Amino acid sequence: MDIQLKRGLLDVCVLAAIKDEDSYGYKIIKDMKPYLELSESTLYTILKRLESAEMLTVRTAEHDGRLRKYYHITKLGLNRLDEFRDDWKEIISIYRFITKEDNLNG
Amino acid sequence: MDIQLKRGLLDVCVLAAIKDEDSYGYKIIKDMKPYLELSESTLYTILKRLESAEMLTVRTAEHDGRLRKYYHITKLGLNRLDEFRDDWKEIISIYRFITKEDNLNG
DNA sequence: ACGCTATACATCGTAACACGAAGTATTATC
DNA sequence: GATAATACTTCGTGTTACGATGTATAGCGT
Repeated sequence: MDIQLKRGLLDVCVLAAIKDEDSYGYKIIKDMKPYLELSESTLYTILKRLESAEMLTVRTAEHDGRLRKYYHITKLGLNRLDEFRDDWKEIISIYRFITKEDNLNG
Repeated sequence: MDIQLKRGLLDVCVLAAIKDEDSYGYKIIKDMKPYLELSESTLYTILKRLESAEMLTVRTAEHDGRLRKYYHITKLGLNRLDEFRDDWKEIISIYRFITKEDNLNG
């Protein structure tokens, strides 16, 4: 899939991946993989960006003698997910513009 | 709307804007405006990129004593629009991942 | 004649961003 | 004891959208 098309979806996808329960880097990548593949360097960049934006918080915990960073979504992160619904409406409108002939010809 | 979300749509939108008939910069911006706003500098960057990718051709013509550059979509440009249908399927899949709770709770 | 707005295209610099490459370190498997 | 899987980090690079700025003509009001 076109890189550019992914861009706007990535942040929201990561937030969605930690929405229901706290998760960690490696698991987020695996959970997202069937829908959207992203590299580790990309994910950790995104996680830091979302942390700076206070859309998630980080907690380090030990798991099988190894350290893991668990990411927890915040109120602002949940707000971002809500806002995405509005973005989606615009995307649908743009989609119609792009494929407008289809509406006429079937 | 989030800049990042626009990125993948921009090129395809411009191609869609010249699909049915040749158009020129100023008109493309006006046609797209209700769906997706973009600045002139952005559009001309995109038009050059699409020309390099051979997705459109350019022709200069005089209109009311002023020069206009008319852009014409090529076979490759039309192919790109077709490919967008496949991209769209992936986007829908990602959308479901992001909003998956909605499918369970209504 | 003069100013203003709309039309029309072009260039430059910048900041955001995804990603490959490479590195560090532990646990499990063969 | 070698290889793969897990887990996180840093660096450099190329793509890109956009604001700022510039050039130039047409039309309209005063």
